[in-house]
Amino acid sequence: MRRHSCCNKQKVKRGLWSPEEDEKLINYISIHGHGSWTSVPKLAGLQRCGKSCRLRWINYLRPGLKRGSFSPQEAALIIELHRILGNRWSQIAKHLPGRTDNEVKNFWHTSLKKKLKSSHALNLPGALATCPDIGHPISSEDANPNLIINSQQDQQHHIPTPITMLQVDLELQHNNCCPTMVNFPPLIPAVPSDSSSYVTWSPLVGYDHQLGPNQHDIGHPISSEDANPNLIINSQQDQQHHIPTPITMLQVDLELQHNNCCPTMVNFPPLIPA
DNA sequence: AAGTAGGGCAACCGCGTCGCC
DNA sequence: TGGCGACGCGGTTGCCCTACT
Repeated sequence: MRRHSCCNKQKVKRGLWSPEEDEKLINYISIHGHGSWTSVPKLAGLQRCGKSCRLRWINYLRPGLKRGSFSPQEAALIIELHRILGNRWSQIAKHLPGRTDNEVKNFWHTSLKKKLKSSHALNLPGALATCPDIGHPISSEDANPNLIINSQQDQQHHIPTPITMLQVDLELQHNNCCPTMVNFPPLIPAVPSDSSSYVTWSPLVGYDHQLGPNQHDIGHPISSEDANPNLIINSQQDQQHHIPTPITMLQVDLELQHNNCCPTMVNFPPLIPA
């Protein structure tokens, strides 16, 4: 098999990184920054190629990485973002502070995909089963005109536009006592006139997602730094269409278990009437 | 206790894109 | 404008651990 160009030039070590190598890389980057990755291994005294150093740093050594298993709200967010973005793991990972694209990708392939498939097989209402097109973004027929794609590349990839509002405030997770709000639309094709008959979509099986009729739109818009530039959400359209305020909502109250903190909300506004 | 299968995850590979010359 | 190198990304591989037989 052909070796990558940057690895041809010198005899490079491959495979798992030793603690000594990690330490060398950390020490070098913490002092000098990575600069050009191709020069990092030489300057840091490592028998690795630049790509390997970059990967190790980004996926494992970089400060601020969140280790450990994914929380239910993170899983819910990944599922929904995957519906929107498809296998664009780097884009998905940007909405998950402390997570890398590799981590998200592995989690999807090892855990979420499996759960989604099993739920789909069981045809569980209001559960993971309602996520169609596992492994693929939803089709353009399901597109929601409220979501504007401003990248030509995205248009070429037929990025679906299913949502009226995606509000993620994950920055608040860094504070000890603030809710994490994730507003997703219900993944149903039509909205009945009777708001009481809304189908609740929940990516997580077994959580209480029945909330009061006035609990809606309580999330916070994502910051410009964290926002996916490809997603422009037109939340005004809800008002223009006089969408009834009762919102299907998934309330995940797991933060309380961990730190006696505020509940985490995953909030699904209704679809825009066709 | 030994062998095997499966899952999880770190790391590698190849390709596309971008910037520089 | 074309070539080249660097970087970033997604797909894939392979190792290690654990559960099962």
